[in-house]
Amino acid sequence: MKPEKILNISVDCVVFGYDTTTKSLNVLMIKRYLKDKQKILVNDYVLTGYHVYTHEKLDDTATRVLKELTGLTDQYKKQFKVFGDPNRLSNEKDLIWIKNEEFNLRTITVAYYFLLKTEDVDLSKNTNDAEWFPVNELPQVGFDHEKIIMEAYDDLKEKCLSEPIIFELLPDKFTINEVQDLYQSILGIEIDNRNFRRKLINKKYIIALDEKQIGVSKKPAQLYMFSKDIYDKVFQKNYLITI
Amino acid sequence: MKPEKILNISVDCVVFGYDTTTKSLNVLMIKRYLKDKQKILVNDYVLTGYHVYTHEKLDDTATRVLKELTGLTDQYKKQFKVFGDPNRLSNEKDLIWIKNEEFNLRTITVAYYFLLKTEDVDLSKNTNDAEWFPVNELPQVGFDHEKIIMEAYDDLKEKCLSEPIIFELLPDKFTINEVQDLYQSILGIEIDNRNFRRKLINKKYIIALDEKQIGVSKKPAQLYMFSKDIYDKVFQKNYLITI
DNA sequence: GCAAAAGTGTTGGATCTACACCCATGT
DNA sequence: ACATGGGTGTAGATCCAACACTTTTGC
Repeated sequence: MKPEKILNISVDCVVFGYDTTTKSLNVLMIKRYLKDKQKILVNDYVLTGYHVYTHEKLDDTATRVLKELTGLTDQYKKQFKVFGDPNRLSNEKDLIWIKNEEFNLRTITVAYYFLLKTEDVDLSKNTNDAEWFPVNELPQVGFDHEKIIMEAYDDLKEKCLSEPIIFELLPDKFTINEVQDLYQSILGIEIDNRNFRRKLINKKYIIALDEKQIGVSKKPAQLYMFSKDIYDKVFQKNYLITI
Repeated sequence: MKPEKILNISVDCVVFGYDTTTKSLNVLMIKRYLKDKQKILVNDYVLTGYHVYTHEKLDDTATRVLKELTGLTDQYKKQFKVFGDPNRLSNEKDLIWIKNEEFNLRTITVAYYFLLKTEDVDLSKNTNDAEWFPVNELPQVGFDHEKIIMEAYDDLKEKCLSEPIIFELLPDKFTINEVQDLYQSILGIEIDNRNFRRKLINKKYIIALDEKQIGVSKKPAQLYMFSKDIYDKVFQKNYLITI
């Protein structure tokens, strides 16, 4: 028996994938294409999403959507906002598209973002024409998904400063410069390498491994890992008022 | 013509009101009471909320709910989370209650919180048996509303450190000690008065008025105001990484 | 004059910022 | 040997934390 869809509630997923080698923060999107005789009616990209099932938690919908798209489970996930403007799907192309789908015109969507490594996703098996786009170079985007992506990105920019989520975007073993590059990509700023390095290395939960990079054509860098356990023990909230 | 309700989507509002004189951060709740012959079936408190109308933005639903409850418009408002667990309304009392209401069992609710001053609300005109409760001394709470309140409170605790929302809870003219008391109430911490005072007074957007408290039986304190305009001009984001 | 809360300064430690060169490695 | 990015130290400024007494007012 197939689970029953709730026709006016969906989940949309902004999948952020960081590519350590190109230093690019990417968003995973799927192609939306519709042709009528000669004319291309719709040809753009949207986020991946799906209806919530009647007996399903919202978090589980998001997890299911990610799994279908990437095969991955257990990635960092955050529900960050609901989009429910009555006119959010009223663009011409969106209306054409919705005609072919079992979709209520007044659908509200619960938006999640995921953090993972681009390299962990094998797009070749994907049936949806999924593609990575740098978050700052998005293609033509359908529905209100550009807005959703930008709000997810804003939340990520803010959260990465105060929570250790940066490591969700990096491989288990990373170099200090990789962390710095990632911060710079996300925030669009330059960071002083010496200050950054000192700051990170002094954290107890950033652990130097007995390993260096291999296969690089330059001085191989020291590898580190992040220990969530130590972080949870060591971290203490401060109540610094910074208004 | 009455607007049409969406039966499976609601908005719930956590209305935070600060009482400057008792130094209490309160939540506004309404009584839920149902009697059957001799037996009291339901007798507790819930948040105020309502269905979203078909052609209504979520933000507008929240504003409408607040207005009906308090008469107020233009208060600080934040959509902070969606609650959509399929079993969120499956408690026995909730089921009894829902029987009398036009309610879908699988309703997801978009949760907002509002910030205002307790004194701005006139409860005497209210038809809902609305009452203020200190956020740390809640009564018996129905549905999953205690969870919703606690998550709103967590968000408020975090946000008041980095955004100037504290002033939404205070009268236009306030003393430095009132701000300090409010921070202490919200965060449950003690703050050093000298350090706090220096910090606040040095902000360009905290403006000393040519006025002091009147009608107090002690040394009257200097009054200040907060200028949002100056704040917006002066404030600059820093990218301090504090993981 | 007394009760009650307002208001006031200093010091030591920590943390941030700015800044430029040498080093280790693979090719 | 050279190109590439890895790695390193210091000094000045700013900011935070800790700490206790005097002042002003209404009664």
